[in-house]
Amino acid sequence: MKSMRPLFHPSIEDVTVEAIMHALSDPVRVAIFADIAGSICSQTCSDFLHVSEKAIPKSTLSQHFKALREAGLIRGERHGVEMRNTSRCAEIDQRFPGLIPAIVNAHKVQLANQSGKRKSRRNRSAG
Amino acid sequence: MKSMRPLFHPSIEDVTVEAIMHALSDPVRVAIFADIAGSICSQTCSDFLHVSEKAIPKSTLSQHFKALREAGLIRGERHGVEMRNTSRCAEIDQRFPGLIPAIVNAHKVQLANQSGKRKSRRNRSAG
DNA sequence: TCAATAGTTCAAATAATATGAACTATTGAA
DNA sequence: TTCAATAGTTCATATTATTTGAACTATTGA
Repeated sequence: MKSMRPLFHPSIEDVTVEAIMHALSDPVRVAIFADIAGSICSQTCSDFLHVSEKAIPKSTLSQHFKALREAGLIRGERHGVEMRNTSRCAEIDQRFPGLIPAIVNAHKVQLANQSGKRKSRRNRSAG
Repeated sequence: MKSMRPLFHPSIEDVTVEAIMHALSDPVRVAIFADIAGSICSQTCSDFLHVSEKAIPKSTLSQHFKALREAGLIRGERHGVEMRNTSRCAEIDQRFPGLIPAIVNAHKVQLANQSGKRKSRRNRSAG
């Protein structure tokens, strides 16, 4: 019987801008991170099985969480059978001031614009 | 004889956060972009052949510039035999306020910390 | 016309990502 | 205890993206 490796979390001084950028260059991962970062309480991995249009396989979801963890963006703690994920925003903001808020905000702007575009397309085709 | 496609530049409303994140998740590309964004005059592609430790093949460099262009981060204009690259910071900042400055600043912080680490390592091993 | 220079494109090698299937680990109930 | 259920990980492989040398286009100046 082979045991499982413990979860890896980089210490804050090993966190790089490139790793953060890469982790947040995937639409599923930004969505997950924005949600975790914007929430007061922790979220489990499987809370996000349906964050995208189509259901995400849980092996894929596991890799996404690994990417976010190893980029230093979130912290994951096993509690019983589930994993509790929280953001490391405070730490990161100390090292890279303003970076995370700017990205999360840009993401919000984009979502708002997208829904705006959808609405006006609907209106044009209806008019 | 086959002619070359003209350069593609997305219009600003088609620029996405994900594409920006992805383009700036590569160390060579952030270095190039930070340089172009921080400079008053345009830069050619081959100005960056030695931006990394080892020389970058020009085909690779060409792909990096394509990635930056197609993410909407820079504008490239052919002038005679060379290409003049300028940043699209102003446009992007209007669409995603604060995003680019935060990333460029984080990059600077990281470079400063890295050289600090190198110095203290040198001091420790010398002491 | 031709060599030199700047950059692009193509094709093939290499690396990264996604995912089904099999696994570990924990819980709670019988 | 034993067992089924649940949450997540790992592995192997299929798919996709990136890198790069070689061949190309395009422009200039001699």
